Amino acid sequence: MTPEADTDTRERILDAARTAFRESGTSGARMQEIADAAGVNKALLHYYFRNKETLAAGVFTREMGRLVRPVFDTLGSEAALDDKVRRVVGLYLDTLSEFPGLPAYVLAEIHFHPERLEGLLTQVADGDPRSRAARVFEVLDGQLQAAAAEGRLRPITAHEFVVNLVSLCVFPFAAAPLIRVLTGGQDALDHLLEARRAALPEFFLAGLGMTP
Amino acid sequence: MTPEADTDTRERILDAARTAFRESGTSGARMQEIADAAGVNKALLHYYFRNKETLAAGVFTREMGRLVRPVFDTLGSEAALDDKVRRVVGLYLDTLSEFPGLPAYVLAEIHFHPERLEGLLTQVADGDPRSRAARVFEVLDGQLQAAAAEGRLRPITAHEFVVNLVSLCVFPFAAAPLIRVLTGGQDALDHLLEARRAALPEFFLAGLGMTP
DNA sequence: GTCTATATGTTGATAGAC
DNA sequence: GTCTATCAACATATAGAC
Repeated sequence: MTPEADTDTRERILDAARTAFRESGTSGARMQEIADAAGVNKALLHYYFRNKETLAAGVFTREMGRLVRPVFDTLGSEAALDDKVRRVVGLYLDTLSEFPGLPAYVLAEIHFHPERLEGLLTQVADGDPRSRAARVFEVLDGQLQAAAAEGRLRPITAHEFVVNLVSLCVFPFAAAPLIRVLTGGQDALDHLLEARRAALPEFFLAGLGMTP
Repeated sequence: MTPEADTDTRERILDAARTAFRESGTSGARMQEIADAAGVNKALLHYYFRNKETLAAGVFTREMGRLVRPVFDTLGSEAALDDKVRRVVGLYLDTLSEFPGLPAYVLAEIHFHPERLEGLLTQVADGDPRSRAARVFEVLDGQLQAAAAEGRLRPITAHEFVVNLVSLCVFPFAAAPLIRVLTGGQDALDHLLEARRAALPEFFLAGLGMTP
């Protein structure tokens, strides 16, 4: 047995749980199917994670981080606004093409279990009492106000900016089954999603009234 | 007992089920709590609806219709494009302010139970073999192509148009718990959502490159 | 149509051997 | 750390009286 046998098993369980929760939701997924998919016994799930609730919280935290951390990194950087937009759109399309079910799972989780969001902001870094999110919004607000003052775009708050951008990127994946039906099949859906990589930054920047 | 006692009970059950499914999801909700909320016995649920699955499908169909029918009516009408945008934004903000949990519930349902979408397009009307949705998209495509030909906006397909518009309207409600945390409370969320009534049409039409 | 009572099957969770 | 065996609690669904 390798020294990482335990940590390896733990990861296998988390991976299996992630798949199960994404496909069936927290209350829809069964501990038995998670154990089967992880190739371990059901009792081991309770050994590593006290109960289903703890397991669900662990999975959610990991998936939520996967979804927001790269975007926050980009939005909080010192890149130009139009670069940020293009990068975020690309990031989302890459991540969500790989895990199409991620948005629907996360949205369901924050709706049916909003308590999972507690502590999301409490990770203070570098002795800065403001949350990571608050600092990102500050950086963005600065850029947006400067650009607006120069007349390069219409005034918009950082909150609106982010909500609009994320809406346009994420919603089509969350509503994929519906779009598939309305557009006439998986091929049409795939084409529509991929076409957004180029069209969306253009649409979004124009919406801001941004002059090139 | 009134002549509509049965139909009344049926409606009460559907209403109670809708609330329960919206709050807890299809698999999270319990038949017992639905029966309690409807003020009837659990066995009656199985008398009116064969099983939980049938009840869930009934609720979903009703809620889905509430969400898409008014929008399709507007988008398929002969109104001008910018009028359609403003009306759809207003419709969504009105409906979703009244039922904030509707988007998260519907998105969860179409993700975890995509089979519920089967038959969504089969309601053919007026002997027209095309679905309602297909006709709406045709009308829209005609308007968009005409406007593009006149140089009043950048070329865009009806599918993209609708996906972008619905994304911007619906996603903020679906992600409301997250936005509440990020912006700092219910008040900030409410303010952000209501501010979209005016800002969103402006943003969207500018995104289209629409000249006023 | 509406109820009480009960059957039937799952599910999350634990005890205890190895 | 990992397994087998088992429990206690529930949830859905049905039977049958009124």
